[in-house]
Amino acid sequence: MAYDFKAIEAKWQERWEKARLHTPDLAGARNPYYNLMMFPYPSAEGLHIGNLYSFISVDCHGRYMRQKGFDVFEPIGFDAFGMHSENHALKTGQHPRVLTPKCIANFTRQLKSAALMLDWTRAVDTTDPEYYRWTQWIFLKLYEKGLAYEKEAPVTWCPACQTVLADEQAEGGVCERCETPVEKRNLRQWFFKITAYAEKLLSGLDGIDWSEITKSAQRNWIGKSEGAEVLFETPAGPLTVFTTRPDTLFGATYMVLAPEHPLAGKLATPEQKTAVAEYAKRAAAMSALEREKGDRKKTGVDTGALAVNPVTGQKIPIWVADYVLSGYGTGAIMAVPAHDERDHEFAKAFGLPIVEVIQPEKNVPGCYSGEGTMIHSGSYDGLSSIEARKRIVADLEKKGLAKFRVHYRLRDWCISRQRYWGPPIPAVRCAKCGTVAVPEKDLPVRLPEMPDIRPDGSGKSPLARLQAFVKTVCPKCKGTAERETDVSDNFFDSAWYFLRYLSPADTERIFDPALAQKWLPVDHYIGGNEHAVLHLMYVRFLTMALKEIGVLHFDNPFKRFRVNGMITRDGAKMSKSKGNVVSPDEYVDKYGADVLRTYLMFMGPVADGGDFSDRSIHGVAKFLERVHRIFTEKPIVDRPVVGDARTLMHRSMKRVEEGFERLSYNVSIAQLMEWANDLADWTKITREELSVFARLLASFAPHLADELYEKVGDAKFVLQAPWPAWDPKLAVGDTVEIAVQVNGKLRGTVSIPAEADEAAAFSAARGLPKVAEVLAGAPLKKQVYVKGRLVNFVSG
RNA sequence: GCCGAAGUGGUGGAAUGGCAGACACGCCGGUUUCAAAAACCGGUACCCGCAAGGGUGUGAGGGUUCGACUCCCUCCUUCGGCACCA
Repeated sequence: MAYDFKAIEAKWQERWEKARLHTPDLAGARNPYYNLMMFPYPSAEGLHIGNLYSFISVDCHGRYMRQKGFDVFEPIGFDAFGMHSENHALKTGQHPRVLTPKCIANFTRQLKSAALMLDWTRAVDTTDPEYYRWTQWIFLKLYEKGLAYEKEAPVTWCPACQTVLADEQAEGGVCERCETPVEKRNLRQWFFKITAYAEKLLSGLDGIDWSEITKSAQRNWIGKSEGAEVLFETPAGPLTVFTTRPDTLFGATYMVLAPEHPLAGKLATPEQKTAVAEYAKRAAAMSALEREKGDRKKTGVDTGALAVNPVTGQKIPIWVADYVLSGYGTGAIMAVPAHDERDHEFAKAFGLPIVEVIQPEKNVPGCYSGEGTMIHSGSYDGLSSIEARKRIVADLEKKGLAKFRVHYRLRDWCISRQRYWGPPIPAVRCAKCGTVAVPEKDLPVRLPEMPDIRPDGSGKSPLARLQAFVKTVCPKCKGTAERETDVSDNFFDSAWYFLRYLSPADTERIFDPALAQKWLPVDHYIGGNEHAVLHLMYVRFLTMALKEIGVLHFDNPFKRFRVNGMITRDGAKMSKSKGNVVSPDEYVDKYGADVLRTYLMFMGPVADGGDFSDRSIHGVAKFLERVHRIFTEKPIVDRPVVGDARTLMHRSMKRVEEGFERLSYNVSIAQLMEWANDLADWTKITREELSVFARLLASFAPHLADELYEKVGDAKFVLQAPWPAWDPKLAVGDTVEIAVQVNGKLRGTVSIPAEADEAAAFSAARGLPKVAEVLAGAPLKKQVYVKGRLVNFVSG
């Protein structure tokens, strides 16, 4: 009988759906397990194979846990707001309100064809007012708590997209969407105070079971540095700098202010005023890309003013230079050219004095920035730099001139977007009352219909053109007021979606607290590491904030997070321009979902991803055909499995399970192949082998597994059958072949009973002619026996 | 530069202190075919050798151990994150 995957897959998908097999009873579940996959953005291009790879990794884990007896909840939804949709709409002229439902329908079809164990009854869509009502609600909660605030700030602006971007969306100084170099603009923006949680976000990483690569990216992004703030007297008053090396204070021979520093203009002497102003103007005109390029020649200008070094009492010049950034620390530094590369380069360029205050252990050429012994530092001479660091700050602290201080690289999260396709930020501006939040009862603030959503370069959202939307009444004084016209960042929508899955239809609450208590935090989450510092940081922040607000009962949203690798084609990242995009539809059609799933999981460990190859998928197709043939063409007999067949069966159960535990499904599948290769040689198959094989295969090839399991005859779906339990004793045969080494070198193998004792093993090993021969020359010093593994004779 | 991950056949990878290369792709040979494709069977780390056999081998070099792909140290390379961040 041929392997008719189309008929088999259609048959089982229909039966599963009829049985509502993938819709757990959230309230009644006894053994809840929340198995989450990343929130897909439903693009017009359809489901990307990389997305599918990630989802199948999640699904295989979910099916495994289901067989292990858990009530697995595996939800899905659509992250359909955002610039990506909007840009696509602007390019093709299709309104996102029209396009989005079509894209969602197509995604739904594709996801269903891949047989993911999804609970479709709880799907969410971020563009649904009943979803973004709660996005806006969270905004209100944060606002009440002081965690959402407005400020006029220099923000990253993409001139092509005509909107501001988060820092994370403009890495390297270019817009992540269109790669246009970004600019700085001063705009009134809404921010979430993620920096209030900087330390908690950092320390929280230590105890959580997340992929190391993700935690490392987050640590770097938070960028903690410990040091001190030190006060320098200047003609314009005290000037605070931040330094991580207060031990080098005696070597501070000048100071530098960022061009944007408020004191820069004030400090400049009459002769230098023009030069300083011009320098600041030039710095402001520079794009972020130019400014942040690290290998530029140092430039700067002297303010003419002098500051007093608090430890030496010496007067030192104050310069303005763009190598000091206004956004970090205090925007001003003390320069120690002897022990800081950048200060060194600057001092050389402008002829400023260099004083060494740290003696390295071994003399090194150039500028030394390591630890060492204090010199030229008054009473601190002779101390280690590490010790001196503490004492200098402590001593200055008594005089009120310094204090220990920690700074973070992390910036507050700018959520304002001057675009159309997002949830309106629920706030109004009243001439009398200022900014007023929309009351909870008036949510959602609906995104109005608007045929022309093009940005107009005014720096305002297209919504600002819609007077019917803008004009409103102040919730406080009932006077006329104007609505906020910015919409919120797409990352905000996706920072809480996993909460809504619990209660997607609840119109009264964001979710049912009883269900949250039962199902949260999420047990298992898999996704690409491109979200390490965006999505995953925002979710952690929001979870912590919602806990403080009293909405959630935990700090860490995801108990276990694992990254999945990337799927490439011919070694290259897939892209439309390269024409190497793999369409899941094509392969589901040609081979079926079971083959595509099994192939993707066979490529390697989930963390590594892999390179998609038509040849290799064909090999996997042959494997499933073979499995189908073995179990449908050979007679199934009721008799116990014994001997080597039993050993292989138990070893297979063991190794398949080990693969599941490590997300190395490739090992599980390889073991099934090995087992199948052996079964193919037998004339009959036992019912037990059929039952075990089907259950082990179920995650990868769920349709075929059910087709085979049906023959077992216990009237269950394979997912409802328990995970096969293996016996460690039976996973080893009665006799084992062990290695025989002499001085660590393999000299042969010998078969002995698995339970053989040392003496028996040694005598069997010595019986090998080759071993006896090699051993003859020298006296035996030692002999090692590792049960079931090897014997090693150590001689002469 | 700092932080993190990883280096194993022609390729993807397996083995995390005990027989390196499981399993698969590819390649070679065979069966089948008018032929090709497909399918099936066998072989396939490298070097020497007709063979039996011997030797070498997990990025490089040291170390620990009876025994190291695995643990430790130094270095190299690749990938990811951060980066004029004081």
